[in-house]
Amino acid sequence: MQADFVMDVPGFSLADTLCCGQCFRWTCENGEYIGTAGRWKLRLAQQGDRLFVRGAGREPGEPFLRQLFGLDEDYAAFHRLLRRDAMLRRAVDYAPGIRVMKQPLWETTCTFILSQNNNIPRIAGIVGRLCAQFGTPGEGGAQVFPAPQALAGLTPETLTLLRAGFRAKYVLDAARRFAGGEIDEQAVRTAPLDSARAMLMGIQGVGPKVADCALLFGAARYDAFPADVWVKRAMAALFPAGLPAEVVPIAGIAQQYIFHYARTSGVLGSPPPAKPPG
DNA sequence: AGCCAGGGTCTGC
DNA sequence: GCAGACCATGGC
Repeated sequence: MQADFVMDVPGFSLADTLCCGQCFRWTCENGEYIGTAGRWKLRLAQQGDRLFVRGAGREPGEPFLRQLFGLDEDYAAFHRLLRRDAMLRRAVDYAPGIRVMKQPLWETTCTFILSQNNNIPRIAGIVGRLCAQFGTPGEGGAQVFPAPQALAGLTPETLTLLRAGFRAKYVLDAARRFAGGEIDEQAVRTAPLDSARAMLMGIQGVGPKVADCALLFGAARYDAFPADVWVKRAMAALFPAGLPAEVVPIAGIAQQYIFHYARTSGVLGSPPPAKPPG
């Protein structure tokens, strides 16, 4: 397989990680995942424990992707802890190759603002139009996610073409607060969870769920536990007593396995499994 | 046509 | 503090 470089990624599943609802800029075309991250337009394909990368050089690219996909985190230890519970074991074993991604805080906050009362395919469409319209050119034809400064001065009418509906004004408020330095990223990463959550909830349109998504996927706060409709259903049906106490510090990791299991396995007797893009 | 989607805000009790 | 209406948009 043609590639700029190849990475060894034991235990990792590219497909499950990209298709479990934590990111919105990747599509699948005949086994190859195409998307934009950082300043690169990347084409990724996995065969066994090998990840084939096109679109970036090894030197900046490999450490970037190891970081993005959390490949240096000790998932063997996470799995050992989670699998002590019988139901969590099912969720983990259903898609053990999922990794919680480490995406930029601003981008994650912005995309999850757009996620509210919305569905994943349409979120991806809005994010795509946002980047096409206001992003900056990167490498290989990439449309880099727009900086908050690029949006901070705009009006909601300017965003009409995104078809984001009532969420447009929320994106602009977020942009202004990020651009103005009102969000202290270091504090968001290190403050006690409730405090960090409150910082993000200062943004209009950011409630507990969106804040927890930003914390988990955009600040590596594994203690954050975003509960959307699927996770709420799964908790009620599968974890009536809540999560085991020892899991609480990595409740966010557990949450991602639960979300994917609940949404795509059919355990909740729910509608047809969502299939990967493409 | 009506319901739902990785929710939040605002109002009224 | 909590329930209910409402918010834009699009797919089923």
